[in-house]
Amino acid sequence: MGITEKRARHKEAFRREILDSARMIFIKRGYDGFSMRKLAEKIDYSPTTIYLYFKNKDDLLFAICEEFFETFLTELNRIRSVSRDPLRTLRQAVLYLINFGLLNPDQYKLIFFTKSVYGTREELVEQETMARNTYFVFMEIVQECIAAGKLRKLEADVIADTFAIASHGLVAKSIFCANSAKGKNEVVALTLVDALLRGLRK
Amino acid sequence: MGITEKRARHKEAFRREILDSARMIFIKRGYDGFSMRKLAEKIDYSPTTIYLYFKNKDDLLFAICEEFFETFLTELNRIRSVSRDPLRTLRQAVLYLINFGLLNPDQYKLIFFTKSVYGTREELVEQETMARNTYFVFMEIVQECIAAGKLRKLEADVIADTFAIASHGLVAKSIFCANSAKGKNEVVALTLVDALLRGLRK
DNA sequence: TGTTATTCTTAACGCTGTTAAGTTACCAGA
DNA sequence: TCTGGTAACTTAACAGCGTTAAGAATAACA
Repeated sequence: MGITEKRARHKEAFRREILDSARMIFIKRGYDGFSMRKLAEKIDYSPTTIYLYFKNKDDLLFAICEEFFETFLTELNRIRSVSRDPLRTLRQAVLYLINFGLLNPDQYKLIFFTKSVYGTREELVEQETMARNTYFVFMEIVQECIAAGKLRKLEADVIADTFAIASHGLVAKSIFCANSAKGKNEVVALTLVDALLRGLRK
Repeated sequence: MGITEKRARHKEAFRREILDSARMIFIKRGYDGFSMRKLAEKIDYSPTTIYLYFKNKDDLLFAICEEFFETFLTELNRIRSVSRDPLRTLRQAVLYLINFGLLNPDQYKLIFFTKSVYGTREELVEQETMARNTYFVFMEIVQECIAAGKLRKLEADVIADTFAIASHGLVAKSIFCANSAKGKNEVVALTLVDALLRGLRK
């Protein structure tokens, strides 16, 4: 192993360390509560060192989002490979996302309710991100439901949006609204998803 | 009219002016983009003067939220007085909220996705705010639907939450997700609400 | 006119993201 | 082993932020 290679490895590992520390602070203190100086202190380097590994604060957030979508995409493919019933696949996919949000509200908020890290739709399509890939796979699942005659023949993106909305709304409510029914989030989740499936079934 | 009364009136008017200017900046630039210094410049006073009329930045946001819930509550009562069919009332109420969100995404974001200005559930119930009153009226509408045998006999707060979630999710998606189907928000809104009503109907 | 309360401003503290410039550490070639 | 260059990192600074303490100006009343 050459020395330049060793250096590259160390650099990669250091980038990882920065990213992991950043995620912890982001999740714990929120977007505003996060600061480059706090991150610097945590990793025991000066604030400016971070800029050698990430373009800026939002670039750190982008990297964190991409990592989430990577695991989400993996999970989608797993669910898909296990179940052959597309409607069941769809239900499990949505419930997975909701469950993640309810278990990790701060991270969900960070990823979905903080900044439009992926820009406009055109930029997203061009950019070859994990977020884009995940959205495409999700659309495929919905289209399989329609093709199998399990869902009403609405446009696939409308239905896909509808389910994404369910998750977003549910988690948003549990995060932001103090007057939401505490401890009933799981009940509401099932009520919501199954009501939607019932309402959209052929 | 005494002079002290005149002063009180002027003070009230000035407070209004500050609040209106604050809302403009908040909506235009978001929570982070808003600053006390920018507000001060807009109203042509020093930053510290604002603190004589509002406790701090979040107190300004609270006042803006309360004003929204006041108009929303008025609208809820209007819809209710016009229509006798509770299910139709519920549908219109939800669509009003969604429509407001789609037309005023920045303000919706500010009110629902920025900070938990109303604290915990206990604090909300104690505090006698417009937000609390609005939530109670919304719950009443749902309960009327159940009492009239139009909805499945789930717990009222679960159903109320489900519809609030629909609105939150839809608007959240249109705000934050670049990959949402642009220009189709109205279609998605109707699909979502009617699917829910269909799914929750008795 | 003198006293007092109200209203507003100046100055400051300790934060923030980010950049420019300078310093140290290390590796390659002679 | 010495030297040149580069990669890694730091110091210092700019302009902005929310908020507070203390002082100045204004207006109301005696």
